[in-house]
Amino acid sequence: MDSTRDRLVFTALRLFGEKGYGSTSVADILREADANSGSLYHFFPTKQDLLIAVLEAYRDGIEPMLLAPAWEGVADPLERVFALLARYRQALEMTACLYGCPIGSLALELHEPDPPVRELLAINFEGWVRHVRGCFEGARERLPAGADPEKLARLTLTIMEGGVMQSRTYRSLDAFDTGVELLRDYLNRLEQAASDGRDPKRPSEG
Amino acid sequence: MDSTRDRLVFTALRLFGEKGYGSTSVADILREADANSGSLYHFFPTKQDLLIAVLEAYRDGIEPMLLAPAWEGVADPLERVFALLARYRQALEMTACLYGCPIGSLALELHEPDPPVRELLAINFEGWVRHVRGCFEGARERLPAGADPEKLARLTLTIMEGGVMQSRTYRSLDAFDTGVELLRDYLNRLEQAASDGRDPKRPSEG
DNA sequence: TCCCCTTGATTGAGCGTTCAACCAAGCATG
DNA sequence: CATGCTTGGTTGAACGCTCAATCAAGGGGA
Repeated sequence: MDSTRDRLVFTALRLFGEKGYGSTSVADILREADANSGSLYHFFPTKQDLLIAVLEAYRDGIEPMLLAPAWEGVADPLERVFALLARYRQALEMTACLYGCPIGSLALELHEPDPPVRELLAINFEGWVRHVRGCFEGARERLPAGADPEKLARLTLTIMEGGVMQSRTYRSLDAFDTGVELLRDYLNRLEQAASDGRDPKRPSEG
Repeated sequence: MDSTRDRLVFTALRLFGEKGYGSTSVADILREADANSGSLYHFFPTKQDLLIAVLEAYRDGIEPMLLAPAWEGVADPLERVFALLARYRQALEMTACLYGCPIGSLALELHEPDPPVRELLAINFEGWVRHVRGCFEGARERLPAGADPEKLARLTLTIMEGGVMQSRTYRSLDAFDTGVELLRDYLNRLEQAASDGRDPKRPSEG
């Protein structure tokens, strides 16, 4: 069914997420993927090239594997932001706060990653932000004119990653929940300001 | 002057921050601390026990090494929050976005740390939040009654950690700066709401 | 003498990686 | 049909090396 190559990539994807890159040995991957070292090194010159393939899989999976299920049946663009955050909360919850965002974990584990790896980590963040920015752009008329969708999306990622980090450390969802709660409060205040006319919705109006 | 033990701890502290725990070998530490393996294992049963000593050093250093210099000459409690964030920005800037918060890095590198390690990571976060909470408590009368100093401090840490993570990945301060900028906007709006009386300052007033 | 500390060679496990051999399917030639 | 070559993939033992950790021996102040 699955090709050996695919088995290796998705086993590595899972293990890198569970234990990190450094703590996952090639032998671990081979055992769980039921493959031999020769096969791995037939497809990937080094372990790092396997990591690159994993990061490419994440990049290509953002939309179909993460966003599509999270946003199914959620039309309101701002609610989509929180539906996505709820996905991460769910991941934490289901794993007793062990697994959070694998990209974030790799980003901090690999202190000085080789350029192609660092670039793919950045591309993954970038893709995430681009999609979430779309949500804020879809809610533009409800937000003050000065509110930058790009920056709001960036803040959302920042809060998600920071929250996951702490929740994993505390083994408690509190830190994550607090981040989401205050992000919601902030967005509510932005909406309120826009609708009150306190903060003009359009530059031309100010 | 410095005892061998201290040299080992502070060398390890530096190297763990620069390269991470897993990527720092005992041999690295011994070389840079100018010590021998026997000495290290005389004081610390395992490498992990050395990590614990490092985390204890961080814990004890938060106030004198981090906060005191950051807050010197800054009286306004809310400005202290941003003075602290500016410290982290400086660290990123001076290292070309390589080193951020060592606690955060360790927290994500060590996926399933042994209980004493995890606990010390949490204690370090906790100490940081406790001190920053003091800032928000000091500005209580300028904030709405519903604003929880603990949660605001938690959000500050969340944004700092998430921002550092991204800035390190992008090798650019943009993500960090955006987080700080929007936190400032949020706090401004809270202050505005409190002074407008839109959001009562005290529960008894509502 | 005793005890704390240091020395540094040594150990053995585990790591990423290599390699020669093997296999099955496809294809061309006779 | 048969034969032999090619291609793409698999096998798993073995390699060289680094790692954390050990230990017997020695040093020096009290």
